[in-house]
Amino acid sequence: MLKPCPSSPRRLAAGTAQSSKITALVGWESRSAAGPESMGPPVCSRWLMKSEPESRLKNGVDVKFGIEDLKALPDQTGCWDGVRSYQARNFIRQMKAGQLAFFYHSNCKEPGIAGIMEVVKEAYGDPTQFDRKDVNYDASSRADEPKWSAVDVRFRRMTRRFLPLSELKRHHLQHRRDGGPLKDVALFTRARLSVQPLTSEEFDFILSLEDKEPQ
DNA sequence: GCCAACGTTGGC
DNA sequence: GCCAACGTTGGC
Repeated sequence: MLKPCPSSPRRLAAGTAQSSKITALVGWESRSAAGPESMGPPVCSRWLMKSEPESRLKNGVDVKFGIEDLKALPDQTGCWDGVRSYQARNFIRQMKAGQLAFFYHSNCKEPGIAGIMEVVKEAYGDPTQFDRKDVNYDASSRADEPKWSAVDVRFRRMTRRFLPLSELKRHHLQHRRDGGPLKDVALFTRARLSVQPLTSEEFDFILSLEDKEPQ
């Protein structure tokens, strides 16, 4: 689904239309951006981003991009482009440099969290929307008001073990019954969302699993 | 390959 | 603005 462009570091230097002006926030997005003292969903300063580690053709182009592919880029840094959902885009636009995100492998043999990356460049116009040859080209997007945004992310590290979706789901179900940090985690409450917010409680709990034996 | 979830589109 | 049809995501 997502196809961070392998050639990205070059792209950055060139076009970096800051599109953050357009961040008209509504609904969940604004609530999560509210101050720590306010009501509603807690502040989300962590993220989970999905990408497909196995080859799949979309319009004849392979969309494979796993964590190893990010690691292999110059500076282990890539542009997270190709996001074409408004909800996901709005989250992209909320990201701040320095924030951490899980790299999630989706649509594959074993879905789950493979590693951690860091946002190194905040939202700018996704170059692929203007590229006729790109799978995610969007003819309706105008250069003076880009519809879609991308961020740059840098590989930080692999998780000490792969954290399978099935295991996360067990915790989610248990926390839903008995209470716990993964009770409302977006991965299970918001199907198909490719860029998701995590509270630091959610993030830390998930991360704590890497040092525990898979049950 | 199946299909549930869910976002988008378009007729009215 | 409603909502049925349709397309996509993504786990299984």
